[in-house]
Parts: sequence; C-alpha cells; structure tokens
Amino acid sequence: MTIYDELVARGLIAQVTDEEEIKELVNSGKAVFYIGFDPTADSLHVGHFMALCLMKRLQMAGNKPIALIGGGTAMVGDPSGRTDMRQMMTPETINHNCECFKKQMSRFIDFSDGKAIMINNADWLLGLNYIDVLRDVGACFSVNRMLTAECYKQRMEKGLSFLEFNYMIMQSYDFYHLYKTLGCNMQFGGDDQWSNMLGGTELIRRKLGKDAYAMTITLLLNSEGKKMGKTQSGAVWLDPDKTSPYDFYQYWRNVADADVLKCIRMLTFLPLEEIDAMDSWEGAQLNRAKEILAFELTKLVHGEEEAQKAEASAKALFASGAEAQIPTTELSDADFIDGVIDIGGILVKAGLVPSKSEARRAIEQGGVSVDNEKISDVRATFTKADLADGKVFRRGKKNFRKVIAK
RNA sequence: GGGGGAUUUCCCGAGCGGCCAAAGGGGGCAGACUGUAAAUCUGUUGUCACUGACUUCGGUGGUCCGAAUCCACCAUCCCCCA
Repeated sequence: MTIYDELVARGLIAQVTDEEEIKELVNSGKAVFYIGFDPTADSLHVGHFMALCLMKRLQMAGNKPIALIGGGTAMVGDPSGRTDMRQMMTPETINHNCECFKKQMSRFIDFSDGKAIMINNADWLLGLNYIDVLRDVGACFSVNRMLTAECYKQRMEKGLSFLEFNYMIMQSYDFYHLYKTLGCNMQFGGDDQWSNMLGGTELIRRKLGKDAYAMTITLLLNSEGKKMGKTQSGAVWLDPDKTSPYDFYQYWRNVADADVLKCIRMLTFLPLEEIDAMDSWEGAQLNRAKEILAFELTKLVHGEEEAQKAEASAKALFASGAEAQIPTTELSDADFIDGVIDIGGILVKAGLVPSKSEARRAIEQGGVSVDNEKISDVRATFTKADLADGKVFRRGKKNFRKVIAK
C-alpha cells in the first residue's frame, strides 16, 4: 500500500489542491513539505501531535519535512476558527514557547543529518519592511477575495482587526519563502488552515508562475462535533508536567465508543489490518479497544515505560482498588491543626476538589471514599497517625489521590 | 468626528431600589443504571468558621435606611452616520 493510500485509509486527509500531483510526489518521496506550528503555548498538544505523526509518516516514506515554528506569525495571531481576538503575546513569551516546541518536536521527528529541517519564520518575517512587503506581495492579494475566505467568516460579525487580517499574508509569505529557499513544494496543516494555505499556493503561482500544493489534515472531532484533545480544564498537553502520563492515558481510555476506532486509525501507527479487525468489535469489547488506544498513544508520547505504569495504575484502581502507582500528595505538620485535618482540607490539598464547599457537596452526595470506604460525615477528621501509611482518597469514579503524612 | 446600544456568576441569558448569591438554558461535578462508553433519570453548581456570615453583577465615586437595579465620570465592545 502506498503512503498516500494509507493516509486516505486512515481518514487523515481532508482537502487537497491537486490529488494526482500530490499522490505522485508523496509516493515517490519527492515532496519537500512544511507544517507550521504557532507557539501559542509552552507545550504542544494533541492537535499538534497529529501533524507530527503525519510528518513522521511522510518522512518514513522518504519525503523531507520542514517543521516551521511560527515565531513570526505568532506576533500577528491567527484569527482562524476564533470568535474573538487572540491575546497578543509578548516577544519574550513567544521566544520561550518556541524553545519548548523545539525540544518536544525533536523527540518525535528525526532531525539528524538533514533528514528534516526545523526553522523559525521569525528569521525572515521580523526583518520585513512594510512598504516593501506591500509592493512585493500585497499587490498579489485581493481584499475582496480574502474577505470571502472561510477563516474570516466568523469574524465578520464580531470584528476583525487589521493585524489579524494580515495573518493570511504572513503565512502565504512563509510558503513562498520556503519554496524559493528550500524548494518546499507542499504545505500541510489543520483543516482550519485551508484558506491560509491556498493563499500560499496562489502567491507562488503569481510571483513565480510555479505550482505548489497544499493538503489539510482532518480535524479530530468527537461524535458530538467538538475538537478532541480538550477538556474543561484546557488542552491535553504532551508535556508530562502539564498533563501527567496517567491523565493522558485516562483521557484516551475514556473516549466515547463512537470515537475509538477513528482515534486509533488516525493517531496510532498500528497496522491497518489490525485496526480493521477491531471494526467489528462492539459492546464491552470496545473497552479493550480503548485500552489499546490509550496505551499506544501514551507510549508514543511518553514512552513505553510510562505507558505501562499508567496502564497498571488504571487497572489496579478500577479493577480492585488495590495499591497502585497513583499521584501522591504529602501533608506536612503545618496541615494539621491540633493534630488533625478535616476531610475537606485533605481533598483540597490533594487537588481532588477546588474548594472546601465543593468537598462538602461531593461528600454529601456520596461521591467521596477513603480506601474504598464511603465517607458520609462531612466533618470527618484524620490524625497524623491515620495517614502515616497513606490512604487513597477518591472523588467520583475516576479521581484518585494517595495522601500520606510525613 | 457625530448619534445610539451594550457590559450580570464557567458560557449564553433574565433581573421590579428591599423577598438577589441573583430566573432559565448550556456546560461541569456527583449519584442511580452501565462497560472507566453513550443515552436516561436525580441531585448539585460563589466562598467560608454553612440553619449563619462574607465577597460578587466592567471600573471609580455618589444618592438612599438599603443598589446588579438610580446618578456622575472612566474603560472596553458593537451598530448607524461621516
């Protein structure tokens, strides 16, 4: 099976400019492609992960990837898919984020011996002269056309600043620049980037009279049409300090039935035949598929060892409640008042609830247990001796924390 | 530059000068049912020293016994005209 067919089979391709040409380039390993990542946070998240996987797949097929870090474009801010303006980031923050991105990316993509290139568009964008740009590329863009672009639609109601309006031009300029300097003939990106990417191919055609191609990756949506990789508390990060391997594992372990196979197909490197075999699974068997998904992804992101730990913890906790590797909170003497600490205080300390009021509610509703014994007394207290060996506190079904007194 | 409108708790959105910690919906959380799923039903959803107290309704002052509700100024956003 060719690499292109595999991408199609995995459901990764959303839109392409010229299917035949792209198929040919990619399958023969002649593509020099780039994917841009704007450093809007200090860690990559699941959305980026998909792009990195695609990069890896294509690299394995002999193509040459360019990872573009958007240190320059981040100064402008992409309005795509947003209903309000992004908060402007300071150059310091952007720089810091760029460094974080670099570190994380190197773990997924092989940059040795020029097998892949990492580059920052700040290198050429920041030095541009306004008038020169206007004359050079500004003349190639039609405002009338730009305004009809999908990425600005949502903003036509709420308002779109001129700063953000220029984002498409910056991104187009990147493609143009990479085409000229590195022979980059293809751009990949999230499906929300489609119009920005077309801007680039168009610019190259107008300025150089050459064809360049663009392809977008299907956005990973759950069955409710929401972007996956988001929780109410924010994104699912790849940085273990921001999203622990255990939480990362749990996120995938808990996806809805309807989404499991799609996730496995799109995100893992398991052979397609194996995945196809799972297609007929249903009911409780799907639970097995979720374990596979969670394990595989945790392995890819955090390494096999962490994946095994996370899986072992999850199994122990959910199956029997036996001792397992779970996050631990240590209490110091200062946490005890008159030698005791109340249940609410512990739950807050352990991060299981955000406030004592919420702790109270959780207890009143029968959602809290200690070492698998339900707590019903809101005023229950514990002495230092009680916690000397540690106890497992649990809120709801899925939140555990071991608390131990030092 | 001129005129009009808006700003409420996580989000949307009601809100009479006292009965407002503030309707309703969404979302979240917990419980039942399950398969660590979905759907459904129930409860809950500012904080704390919790039958009470305290802090919230863009900001700052003011009127009043009493203000999310009235007044003044400031800030931000939207719309119309130029």
